[in-house]
Amino acid sequence: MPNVVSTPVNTVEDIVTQLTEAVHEHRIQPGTRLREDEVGEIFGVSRTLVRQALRSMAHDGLVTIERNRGAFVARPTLREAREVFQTRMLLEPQTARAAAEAATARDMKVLERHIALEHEALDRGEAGLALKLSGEFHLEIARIADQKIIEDFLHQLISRSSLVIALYWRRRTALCESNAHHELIEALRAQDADRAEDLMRDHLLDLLTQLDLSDRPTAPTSLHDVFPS
Amino acid sequence: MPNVVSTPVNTVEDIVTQLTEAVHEHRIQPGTRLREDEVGEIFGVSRTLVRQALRSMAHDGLVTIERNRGAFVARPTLREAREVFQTRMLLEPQTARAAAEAATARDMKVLERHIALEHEALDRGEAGLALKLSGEFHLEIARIADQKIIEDFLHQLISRSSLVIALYWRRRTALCESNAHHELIEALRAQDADRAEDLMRDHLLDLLTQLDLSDRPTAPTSLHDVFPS
DNA sequence: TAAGCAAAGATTGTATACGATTTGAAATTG
DNA sequence: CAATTTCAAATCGTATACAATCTTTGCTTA
Repeated sequence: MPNVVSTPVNTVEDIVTQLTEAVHEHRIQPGTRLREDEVGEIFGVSRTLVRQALRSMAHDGLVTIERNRGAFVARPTLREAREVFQTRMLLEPQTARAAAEAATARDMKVLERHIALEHEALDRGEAGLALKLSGEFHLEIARIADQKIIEDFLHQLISRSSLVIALYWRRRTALCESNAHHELIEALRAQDADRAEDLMRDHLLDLLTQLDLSDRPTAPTSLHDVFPS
Repeated sequence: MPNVVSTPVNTVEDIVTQLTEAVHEHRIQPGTRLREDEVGEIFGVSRTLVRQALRSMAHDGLVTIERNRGAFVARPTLREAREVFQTRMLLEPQTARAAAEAATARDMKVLERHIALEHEALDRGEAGLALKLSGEFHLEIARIADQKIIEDFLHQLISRSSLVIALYWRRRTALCESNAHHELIEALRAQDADRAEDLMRDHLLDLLTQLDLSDRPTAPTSLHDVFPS
């Protein structure tokens, strides 16, 4: 649970992973500025690596870079929010179908473990962690389907989804979508491709309808609160 | 027609654009090594910017970076080749539909101009240029549909398609797919969404079936041949 | 007092320097 | 003579230094 950076990380990937996790768990709000010096100090590396990491995240739509002004955690517009879920609805149902046809017993174990962790997190009140795990559940299905390119795209879409949920989610208290995930697991275990495809489509549609239309700016958080040194 | 870099480029984007164009036009073969010093010398910038550009292209799947070994123009496997077109078939038909519903007279002009340029290039025997324009035709449809995220994904997929075609295209002489594009334009002009969707699906399927299954390694070209200083 | 302006400080953009790793060829050895 | 080792050259990885740009603050002026 790397809330604090104990050992100074080395690679660009480490920085990307940790920052991305923090965004996925809503420990960093959309709009938060990411100063290169600050990030570099936190992770114990020079600006060179930080810049690479930030550019990488920008490519995934997680960060916005303004020339000579710096990097900020992205704030998707409502329009982008809809596009994210529309695109997911184009990709994920077919992926769920392929996963149903390919899933092994080992795969099912991994998925069930994911759900268990998600429940635990919810019980402990760690909504951010639960959200991150929920995203990883979807990603795991793409991995089971063994579709690398779609998996890569989905990674980007789920990242953006986290931002969208941070900005436009209606009721923060109950994100009790785990039931949909349970049903999906059942369909996958039964190798019922049709049902898996339908369930995934319904699930995404359900998520989409739970987004709020009204703009609601959120206050950026301080980086040092999230990564205390 | 920037075959030669006349004015030394400035931004990372310039480098990415020029290198990407060269790959799209098959002036650089898959597998070609991209040494940082060499690229930097060609574009008149330091390795700093070259590295950023190469990482950016790696994110699009156009370049493979091996740690401590350098960057190479990617060589998609047969499996990746199939995935590229399968994913395009998930995204582009719906995009063609949306484009048919949104296309204006101005949009049609742009598309027709694209086809005209493509024909010209073919007449002059510049198959590479024609291929690049063909890709841009597909991208333009996503732009007309006004779907930013899908446009971004499609950009990556079309880049990879260029590599796939360089590696696995069956008959190099005749890529006479312009007829499919003509039909598509007609459907878009008639705002016939159903037909546009079907035509796009058929078109992609047709492309997919024209790929060769047998591996055929190609000889990497020298960078200096492509960008003579 | 409010608006405009100027200079200092903060931050990003790019190049360069130096260390680490790989590569390839010459030298050595069995 | 083939296989191996060693060493130098080439190349990448990261940090640092300096330049360009933006931001903020304090001063001036109407």
